[in-house]
Amino acid sequence: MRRTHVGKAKRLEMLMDMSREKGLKLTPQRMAIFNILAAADQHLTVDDIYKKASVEYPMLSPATVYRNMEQMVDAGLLTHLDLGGPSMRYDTNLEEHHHFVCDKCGKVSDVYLKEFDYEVDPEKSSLDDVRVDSRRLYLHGVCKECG
Amino acid sequence: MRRTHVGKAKRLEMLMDMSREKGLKLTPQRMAIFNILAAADQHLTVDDIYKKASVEYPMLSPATVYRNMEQMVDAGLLTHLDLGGPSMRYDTNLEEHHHFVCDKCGKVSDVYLKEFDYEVDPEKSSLDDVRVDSRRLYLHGVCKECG
DNA sequence: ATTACTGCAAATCTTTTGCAATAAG
DNA sequence: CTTATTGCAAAAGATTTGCAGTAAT
Repeated sequence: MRRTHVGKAKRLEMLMDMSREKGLKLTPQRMAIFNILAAADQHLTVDDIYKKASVEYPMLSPATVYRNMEQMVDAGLLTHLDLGGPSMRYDTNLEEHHHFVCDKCGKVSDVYLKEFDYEVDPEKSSLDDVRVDSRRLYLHGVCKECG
Repeated sequence: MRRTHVGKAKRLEMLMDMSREKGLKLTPQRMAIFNILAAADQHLTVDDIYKKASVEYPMLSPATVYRNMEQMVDAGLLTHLDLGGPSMRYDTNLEEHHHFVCDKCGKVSDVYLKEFDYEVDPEKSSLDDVRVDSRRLYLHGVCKECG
């Protein structure tokens, strides 16, 4: 079950390329994080990444991971994915997509839509003069395993 | 600009009725919170509520507000509304609705839909055998004031 | 009388920040 | 050489918890 339709090597390459473009230096710490992100098939927290990276890189500081993740968000390499839990998760999938969240186990899967239409009820909503830049759909429910 | 189409007095009554049904006792602290929630036209944080309630009720403890909010979520009087900020917000609007979030100022408005259709792409999504219970749409953009 | 609820203070958890030392380009 | 980056340790902010006393039903 892949989260994206781009291979691991390709994802690593994309992260490195985008870093160079943005002037982010390729430190060993950053590379360790990139490798974990490229290989991950879920939406990781800072602590997930820190724990994984610490195995190979024991002197790594959590602050470094926090700083790196925010830099990457600023640089457009990944996006925040706030799922309501105590810790922020990050999403490396830059394709347009949405999410399914299992309310029992918390697992999240990516959802791609063929079709997506909605019409706002202007009587009940006050959306005059707002500019909508993006639409994020969250499907909540129960997954196969928890079913 | 109202957030819901039910009056303040009615909302207070609903909160009190639901509390009785669920066996939640009507303490002065809880009533103070109910009054604030019923009058609010935005999605408040615990700290918002604590500050407002403290004016009339200076001995109130933040822990009491935290505990009350979670009890109310468990009892179905309100829902979590996690908008990515550092603190949890709460939504007292029990009608089916969605949200617009201004990415500049963070303001949130309720969105009601007339029509809502989507079709999942089964080739790219792995949603086999999941049960979808609810759908939450978040429109992100820039509001009138920030625009 | 029972049981839920409260305030307080301490603890926990996530994230941020200041700073001096280090390393990438 | 220049500037970003790092580790560390301290700080900040949100939330939870233990407990003994109190109050709603």
